[in-house]
Amino acid sequence: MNISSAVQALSALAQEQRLNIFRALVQAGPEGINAGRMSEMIGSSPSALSFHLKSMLEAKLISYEQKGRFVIYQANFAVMNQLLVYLSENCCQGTSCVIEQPSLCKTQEL
Amino acid sequence: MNISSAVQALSALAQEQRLNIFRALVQAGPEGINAGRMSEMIGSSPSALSFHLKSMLEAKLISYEQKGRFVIYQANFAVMNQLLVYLSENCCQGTSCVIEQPSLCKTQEL
DNA sequence: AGTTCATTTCAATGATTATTGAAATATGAA
DNA sequence: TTCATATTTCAATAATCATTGAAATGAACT
Repeated sequence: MNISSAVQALSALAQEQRLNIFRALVQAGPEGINAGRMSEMIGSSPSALSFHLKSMLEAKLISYEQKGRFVIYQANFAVMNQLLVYLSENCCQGTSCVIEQPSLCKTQEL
Repeated sequence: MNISSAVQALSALAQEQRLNIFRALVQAGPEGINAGRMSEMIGSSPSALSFHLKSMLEAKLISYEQKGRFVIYQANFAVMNQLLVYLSENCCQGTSCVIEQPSLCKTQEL
């Protein structure tokens, strides 16, 4: 992870609708959620949702697969965990920190 | 942590200068860094830096103390850790995740 | 009090981002 | 191939954010 992809990922989370989307996908886990259902859950217009999903995809925070007429989105835990590592790199001058690899979700790491 | 303070904290990180500031403060640990030195490290004008520090303060991601003529800033690990908890709440429908409380830095929790 | 150094505030400008609604694309079913 | 549903794209508008430089504040030293 470098500074610009970290900023991109953080920007993708730094908006109320997108954060709601991401949290819903985290909670859904590997099963994912399709766009239409998210639109209902989040309460946004399909076009606004699509706009937000696109920025999260570009940031690699989420991925998708086409399934019939539906597009199913999943949270990308691996990238999220890379981000956390980047944020905490060389924490406290390496002196007193216990944690080596902070992680959001341990079972789904790539 | 609620949605709006989470968005505020993420927004405070979602910008190159501010992310550099935050990472420098994470690395500095409890000792902190004064504004002037950060201005050099980050390569931004004092007024731009002050603008960014203010938004990070409002998000409670950092704190400060006056020390003589200097203002020393520190990362607020407690708030950062609350944010991580918020992001991972009820991860994967509670089924398969190992981590209960994700954390950036274990020794400095409030 | 006056001076210097550290930092913040302010107003103006430019740049980026979000939202809307209409139109386009794509998939599966009749 | 026509129809209906799911989703994305596009252009326009509105809103928010970042940067600049000048001026203001605040703290220590003379």
